[in-house]
Amino acid sequence: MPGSKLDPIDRKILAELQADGRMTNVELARRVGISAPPCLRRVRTLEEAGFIRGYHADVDARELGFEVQVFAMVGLLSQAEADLSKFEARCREWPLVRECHMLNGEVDFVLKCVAPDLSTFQSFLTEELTAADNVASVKTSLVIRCAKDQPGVPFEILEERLSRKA
Amino acid sequence: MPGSKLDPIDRKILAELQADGRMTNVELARRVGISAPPCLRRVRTLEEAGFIRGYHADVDARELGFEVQVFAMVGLLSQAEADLSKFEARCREWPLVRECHMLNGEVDFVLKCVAPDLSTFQSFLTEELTAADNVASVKTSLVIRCAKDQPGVPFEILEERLSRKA
DNA sequence: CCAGAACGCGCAATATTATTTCATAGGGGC
DNA sequence: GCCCCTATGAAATAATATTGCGCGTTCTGG
Repeated sequence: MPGSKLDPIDRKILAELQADGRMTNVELARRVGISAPPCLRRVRTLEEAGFIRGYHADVDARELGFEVQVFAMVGLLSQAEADLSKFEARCREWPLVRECHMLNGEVDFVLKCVAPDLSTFQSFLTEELTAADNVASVKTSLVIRCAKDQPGVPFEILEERLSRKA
Repeated sequence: MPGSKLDPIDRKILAELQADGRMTNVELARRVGISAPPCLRRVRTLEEAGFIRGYHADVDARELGFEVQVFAMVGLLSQAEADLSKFEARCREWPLVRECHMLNGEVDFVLKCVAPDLSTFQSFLTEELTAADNVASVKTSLVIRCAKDQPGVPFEILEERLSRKA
């Protein structure tokens, strides 16, 4: 049972820090209804237990000149584990590739990429990605606009499920 | 010219906070090579100018029982702006949909979804997503594993480009 | 080339927070 | 009922964040 070691206060902490990762511990404690010291201990515990992987500023890529976002669907020639791993390692080396997920179905991987402009991306696509070992096919789609971007956990759903089981 | 108002220190601040959003201002100041007060002023300015959209804890969805991650490629019947907007609004209402991007090409949208289990996702897929207004086709792919997940800006590239222009 | 203004820095002081310490209350298991 | 385990909160202390201010640098217009 996942998350069964977490009580409602822990989940509230996670939800609050997911929404605002820079909240002070004092404010966080106030919101979850306990005093600061135990609240901080809980946060540390959640961090060490891996529930919290880290904290990150959400930096606007477009403001920094990365105008282009692309999803790339990649098919490989060989799906042997060694070859899959090799491709994943390659993806980790490419700065323009920000996410790499292995999928089921006909497509083997989906990559989320960013680039300053189209020509930069084109160069990457033709000279790096398509040219890489074991890559059979690449289909790309430019992101026109982003309607929603809330990585993370839908705590609403989590709470709903837990209360239903109770 | 994007980011032209930012000097190297500002960019370093953004890079550091993207890597660790909970770094103390003192530590941040040390790393970027200035004292704490001006460093904090810069951070505030970057926040207000929109370079920093916010800060978020990276919460492990799997640890909380969201075992399933899915990419859904959605095609609509009508691509009129009003209909596109309507679909986007719908996506914002669905908690299981964490990201929604409009694409060019044959697929109109890609959604990144999470769910506690497959049957929950199946219900969502058949009863909500596929059944929604204006939805023509949905192709889904389960995420087998994630090889890379570093949303944000590749500052390495940014610096490289800026230094080349200089 | 020289004011004068504008900008950004760092020091020092103060206000808030984070963190440690410790005594205590609640919850099983024997 | 008693002990052990766990987690809490008050209080004290250590660090940080934040503000106020004087200084040097740069830019600008004479």
